[in-house]
Amino acid sequence: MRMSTRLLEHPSAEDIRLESVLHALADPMRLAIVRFLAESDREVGCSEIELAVSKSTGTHHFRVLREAGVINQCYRGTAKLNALRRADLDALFPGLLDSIIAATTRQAP
Amino acid sequence: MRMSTRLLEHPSAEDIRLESVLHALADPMRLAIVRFLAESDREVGCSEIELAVSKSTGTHHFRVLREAGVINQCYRGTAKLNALRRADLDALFPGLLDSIIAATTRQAP
DNA sequence: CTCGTAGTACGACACCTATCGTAGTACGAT
DNA sequence: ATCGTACTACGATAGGTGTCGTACTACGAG
Repeated sequence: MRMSTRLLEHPSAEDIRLESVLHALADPMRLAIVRFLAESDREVGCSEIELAVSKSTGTHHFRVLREAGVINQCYRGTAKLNALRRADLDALFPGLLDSIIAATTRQAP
Repeated sequence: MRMSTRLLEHPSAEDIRLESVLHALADPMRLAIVRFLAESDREVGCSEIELAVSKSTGTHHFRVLREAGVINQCYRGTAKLNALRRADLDALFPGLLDSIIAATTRQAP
């Protein structure tokens, strides 16, 4: 399988800002995405995550997470695979991602 | 000193939402306030915290933090005292507040 | 009572954000 | 080449947010 020609821009680790990460996660839809990715512990296609919004809104939310540096995304054919930038986020903000993920588990919808 | 007649509404612990807390903290001005309150470890008057915005904008930011359940506020004469709702937040979202405060310390302005 | 201080409601401005539908692009299978 | 699938740019809508200045309220000191 040849690599897709489509590339996606991600902020480098040193460009990831705490405010941007918190902003990206301050939305229930994006929290749901992050929780799903945390539970999967592998790369997940966009279409594997069922969101209660339209596909174009879903695309919007994935982009916000990517531009904040919360997730990595790459194309595989027509699909786009997503994964949390765990290593980067844990290095930059130790304990933050784990506590947020744990908090989403504890909190009622 | 008699108590002020002015009371301020705060969300009860069970009404504090993770999304609201993250939203309140996703702003550099409010992060600065929270960091100051964390370092002070006591009730702090609004005017003790120097913010690089107008007084009316400062009032706006304190209100966002209170309505999200991040801080407690009460009047003392003309002044208003602020403190983090540490106990509530640590109980609801263990580790979250500490990791955010630590992250603001590590992050360059 | 007046005065100084802390803080604020209000309205305005400029910008941001979540939502959606539509028409479109890129890809792999055939 | 066509076709089905995943995904998206764009524009539109509706609402939210950070900023400020102004005129105001509440309070305590004197």
